[in-house]
Formats: sequence, C-alpha cells, structure tokens
Amino acid sequence: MTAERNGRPDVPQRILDQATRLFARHGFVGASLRDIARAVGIRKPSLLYHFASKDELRRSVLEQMLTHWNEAVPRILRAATSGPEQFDAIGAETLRFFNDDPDRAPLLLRELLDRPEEIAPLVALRVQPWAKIVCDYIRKGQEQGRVHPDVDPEAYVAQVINLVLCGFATHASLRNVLTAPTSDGEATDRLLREMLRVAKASLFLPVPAEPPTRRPAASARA
Amino acid sequence: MTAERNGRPDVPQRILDQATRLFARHGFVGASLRDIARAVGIRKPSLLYHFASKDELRRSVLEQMLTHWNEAVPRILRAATSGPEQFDAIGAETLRFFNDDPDRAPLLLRELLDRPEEIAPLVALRVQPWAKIVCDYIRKGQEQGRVHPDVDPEAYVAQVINLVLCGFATHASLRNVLTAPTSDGEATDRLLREMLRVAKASLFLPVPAEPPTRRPAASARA
DNA sequence: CCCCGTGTCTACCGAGTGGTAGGGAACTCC
DNA sequence: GGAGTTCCCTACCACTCGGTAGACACGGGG
Repeated sequence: MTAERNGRPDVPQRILDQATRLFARHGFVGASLRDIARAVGIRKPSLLYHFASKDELRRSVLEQMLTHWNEAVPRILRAATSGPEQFDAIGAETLRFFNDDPDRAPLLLRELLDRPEEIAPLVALRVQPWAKIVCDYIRKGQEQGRVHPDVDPEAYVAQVINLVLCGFATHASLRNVLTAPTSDGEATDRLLREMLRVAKASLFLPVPAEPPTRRPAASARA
Repeated sequence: MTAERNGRPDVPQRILDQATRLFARHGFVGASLRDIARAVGIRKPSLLYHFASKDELRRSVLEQMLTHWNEAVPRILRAATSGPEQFDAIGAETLRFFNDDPDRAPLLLRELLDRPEEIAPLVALRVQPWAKIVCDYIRKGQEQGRVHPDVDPEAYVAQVINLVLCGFATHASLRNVLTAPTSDGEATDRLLREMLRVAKASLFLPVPAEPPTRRPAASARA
C-alpha cells in the first residue's frame, strides 16, 4: 500500500513541496507533521525518516526557497543591464519569482513575523546583493536626474519588499474586499500592474518632454 | 495572592491587552491561553471565566481593534476635508492609527493570512468607507488633472494597505536587514516618511511642468 | 447568621502534538 | 540463501493544548 505513489518524484521532494504549501497556508505551528505526511501520502514516522525533526523540515523548506531565489538573481542581474527598460525588466523578473509559486511570499512573510531574529540575517544574506543592484541603480539615477532626489534608497527598497511580499501574501484575501469579484487571472494582472506602477512612479522624475499622455478629462485607464 | 494586581484596570481589559500583544507576536495558535494568563498574572481557568473560549477571546481582540479603527475614521474623515494638504493629513492620521499601537498591523496581517475568508468581510465592512474616501479623492484628482490618469484607484488603495500593514508588521525585523542599525525612533521616522512619500509620489502628477488646461492652485506636492 | 454571586484557584480530562522503538517488506550485494 | 540497506509501517511515549469540575475566599443583603 501507498506504493502506487512511489513511481512519482522522490519522496523528500514531495515532502518539501507539501510542507511549503502547508507552512505557507497555516503557518509553522498550524501545520502538523501528520497533516504534511497525509498530504504526501505517507505516515508521520516515514516523514521523520527523511527529515529528522520538524525544525529541520522548516529549515529545508526555507533553504529550498532561498536556493530558488539564488537561481533567480542572475536573471535579475541580466535584466539590470538590459538597456533602457531596466526598471521594468528588474521588476518583472522579481515579480516573476513570487508569481511562479504563490506560496513563496506568505512563507517568507510568516517567517519574518514569527522568527524575525532568525530569518532576518538569512534573508539579508540573499537579498542584499539584489538590494545593492537596486540601490546603486537608484543612486546613479539620482545623479543623472532621472530619479527623485528625495528617494531614500534603502528605505525605498524596504518599501518595495513590503509591497511585493504583502501584495502576494494577502492578494487572495484582499482582492474581493475593495473591488467587485473578478477572475483570478484578471485580479493578478491588476495587482502586478499596479505594484509595478507604484514602485516606478514613486521613483522616477517625469521625463521632461512628454508630448503624449496628459489627459486631464475623466477618460480613465485603457 | 495575585490580589496585589487587583487595584489595576479591570481584568478583562488586561486580558484583552495581553492577548492582543501575544496574538500579534506569536499568532493565534502560537500563543496559548496559559501564556496569556501568565502575562496577565492569573491562571488559565480564571481567563476562561471572562472569555468562554479561546476563539471568543480572538473575536473580542479583533472587535476591540476594529472599534479603535472606527474611532479613528472620523479623524481621517475630518482630515479629508482639511484644505490643500488633504493627502498628507489623511496619510498622517491613517499611519497614526498603526503607529499608536505597534501590535495592530501584525495582528491584522496574521488574521488575513490565517483566516482570510473570515476576516476579509469583517475588514471590508470597516475599511470600505475609508477606501471610498480615498478612491473618490483619487478620481476627483484625476478629473482635475492632479493625479496620474493611469492610477487604478482600488488597486492603488490595496497597494497602500499592503504597504502600511507589511511596513509596520515587518518593520522591526527588516529594519536592520538593509541598512546599518539605527535607533528605533530614527528608523520609524524613516519608514513613515518613505511610506508616505511612495504613496504620494506614485499618485500625483508633478505640479510644476505645464498647466494642461486648468490647474487648481492646490500645491499638492512639495 | 446564612445564602448567593463573583472571581480565583487546583486538579483533571481527552485530544493532538513532535518524536521514538522496533518490526517487516523489498531490494541489492556477496 | 543470507546479510545489509532502505524505507515505510504500527504502536507507543511524554508533553502541551483548550476546556471542565469543583472547591475556596470574599463581600453584600436578607
């Protein structure tokens, strides 16, 4: 019994996947090893055979996510040197990381809430290279007069992290609070678009000569 | 024994205060009734004498916070009709609500993560009036050409909620991730300032450039 | 004086938790 | 065929959880 699943991907990976999902949904204390094991299709002692303790499982889940992040960073780096649309490229690549797996943002956010002193340095290590790219980009932009001179780069980056983390984490729940119910895809599009827009508009000075867009009347968005 | 504390404010209120603190810090499942009772200085059955169950305690905590919010809304409403600096006034009053008690943002955020389907309508009820004020203000600003025409009011409001909630909730932990350690007060100032700046800069069109057709003398930006 | 309501306590309950012991099936290697 | 390894299982452990039972102390009113 339970052998009908053994043809599937290896058990430790399936455990990691389900643990990620359940930790993100119910929190670390709220997701029991029995729940996770059941979701995988095994019993709890089998789970503990692969991961010595619940805490080791938590660390592994986090490590896997940060590894995925590390894999995404080169793409973002590449985007950061990609010509004039740098900001959009960096933004799109960063958002893609969280959009690819909707459990990442809530998982990270929960860790920041539950274990700040433990997770903060871990995140710092992985995020600082990314933050450095963005901060340098901002400072250069300020020198060149493209970026608002009163932007505080580090504080701005912190804001954007908040925006993204919380945006994805509470997306499903806040979505229908303010607006009429919409389809998943449409709501996500709207979220991503506005997230990028806010981040961008709060950063850049307006391009001096801009003949098109200046629409005073009520004709709203397209 | 334990009577040395009975001169202090009434026990139910002290329970609510400690429960708020511990729910915000450790989450609903992570904070046990024993912990809360100990923080108050009583034993668990005494706590359950005042609140019939843990879930009732949770509801009461939430209710108290939303009551405080309801008390803050009139101030915000007043701010919304307060002349040219409307945006700053609304922003300052809104931020004050969360700054007054640092447990409010994490508490709300945790509820949104843990019990979205239950908390969302509750929040919606209390937040929609506030959101309506802001959305109307935005749309009016768009008609008058003060606000970016491509702002999606509801989505923008959702972003700002995220910004504020997550900003306060992860403030303590993210603070030292990106920047050199600073004093509490300074870091908070920086957070509040940048939060307001981002919200504002992503909303308003720059004032100096050129008057499209008609532009009210309201100096929205500084 | 006794009674009753209020509020706190100790002692306990069943259920669920993370974790362990140890057995057994399937497989490989000698 | 036997030994060893890998992996999953049932059964169990101590502990904590939310919640209950019931006793006790206090204070006011007949």
